[in-house]
Amino acid sequence: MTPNPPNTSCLTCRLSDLCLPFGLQIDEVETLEIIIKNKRPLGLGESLFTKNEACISLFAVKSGSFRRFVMSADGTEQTLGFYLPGELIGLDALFDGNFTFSVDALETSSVCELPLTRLNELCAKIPNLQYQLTRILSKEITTNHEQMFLLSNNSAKIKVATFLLMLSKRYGALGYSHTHFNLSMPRQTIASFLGLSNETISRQLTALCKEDIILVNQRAIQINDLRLLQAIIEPCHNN
Amino acid sequence: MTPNPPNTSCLTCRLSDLCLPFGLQIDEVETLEIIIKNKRPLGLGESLFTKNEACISLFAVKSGSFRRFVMSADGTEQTLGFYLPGELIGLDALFDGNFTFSVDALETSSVCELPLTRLNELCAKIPNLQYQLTRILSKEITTNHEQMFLLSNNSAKIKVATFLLMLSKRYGALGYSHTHFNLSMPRQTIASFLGLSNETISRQLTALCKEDIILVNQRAIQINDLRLLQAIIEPCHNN
DNA sequence: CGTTGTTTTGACACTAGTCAATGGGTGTGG
DNA sequence: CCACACCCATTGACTAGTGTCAAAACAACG
Repeated sequence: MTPNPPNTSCLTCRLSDLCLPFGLQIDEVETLEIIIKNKRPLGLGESLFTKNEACISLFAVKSGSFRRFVMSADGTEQTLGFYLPGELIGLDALFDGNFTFSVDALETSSVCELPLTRLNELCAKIPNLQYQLTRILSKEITTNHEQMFLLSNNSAKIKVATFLLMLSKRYGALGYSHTHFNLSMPRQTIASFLGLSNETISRQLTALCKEDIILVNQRAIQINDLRLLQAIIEPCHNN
Repeated sequence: MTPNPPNTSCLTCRLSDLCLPFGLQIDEVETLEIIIKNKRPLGLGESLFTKNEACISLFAVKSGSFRRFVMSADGTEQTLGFYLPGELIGLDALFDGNFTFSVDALETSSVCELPLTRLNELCAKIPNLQYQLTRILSKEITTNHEQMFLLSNNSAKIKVATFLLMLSKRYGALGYSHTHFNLSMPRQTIASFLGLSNETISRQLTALCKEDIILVNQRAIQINDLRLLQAIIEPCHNN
């Protein structure tokens, strides 16, 4: 039941409403398309770029998924976020031209490459494009705040429930099922993202299974009762 | 030993290098200045705006300090960040025109008000201004990532030490002492920001005092040994 | 000088981390 | 096709670090 795969042309790409072309006129999209370079697909664990590297291009996820992370002093990797199709990677580098974290592929994945100098030229010419880029930057700030809110104050149960609901929502927005999906990352990566240990992730998932709220089989997640899952994170809602 | 107070004119304001005018020509700054409205100063606890309110203007902190927060379902306030002079408030609202959190003053404070429609007009005319706005947005994303990194994985001791060093650095950049400063917020607010209880903040501060690394007297902080403080957060450094 | 709010300190409970062992899948080579 | 190894996930036992609750000390203010 997957939607049509994304296309190499923005005009027919099913992700275009989530991505940079949103709000642009057809001729403007055509101009944007000219600067997009197609990279070969990346395999599991393959690096898109590493921290402190100079940013030549931004990337838009076309298919698959990516992980944003930094290395801690002790050599462990700290996951800071995930990128799903339609999302822009590398916005943090607009500040001084260097990436502030590393990104690698969680599965076989592909990206559209947007060379920065040409993107900047285009933004100067197409106000709608500049406007959309600003909107996407602003949205990322909001997403970050939500993540900070989650990390600050909540129990393992709420964190895990929120994580599942976040994926459900994002997959749903992409046209996939929001009750059946596969995690593209191991428990360890989820744990690192939520500030928990992988054992705790495991225990929380089995607890949710025993309550019949979800069904877990390895990486496969099935949400049986979306309402109950949302009820768990209720005390965490903010106004 | 405070520097000259910020001025109502950007051209003479000592914060202009941190703020929106950075990188602009003198005549461009003069054009920017025309749209800036001065608001009356806000007192302790006074609200600048609240979550979900429509964003009419962005704000630049001129003096004092502000707190970004949301209300949890149980009525407690969750602090998500602080704004010091020279920093821009409200960037999250560029996405859909509504603020995604509330901001109030931690002490008597003043802001420059930047009406959004006029700022957008100006950005279209002055590429350097648009560029600087993008840079500031991007920098905020990086700051958020650092905060997420801190919240995810670290002990109370590392969190508190990082918090003190963050303030030290930010005050230093403003031309104030980076070893002697006053906290403008109560323990409870620091606790909420770091995802800890106020008792834990208290205990960590007294522990640092007993090690002679800092000296605390209510809100007054004195850093005796910056090196030792940095050594505490060493394992938390990332590459 | 009393009232109020903030900070500190202590005692205790509990969540989640750590360490260790077990189980299950997947892939490779014989 | 099976045996083995490897990785990942699960489960259990124990522990450490924080949260919670309560009381006392302290500062600020009227």
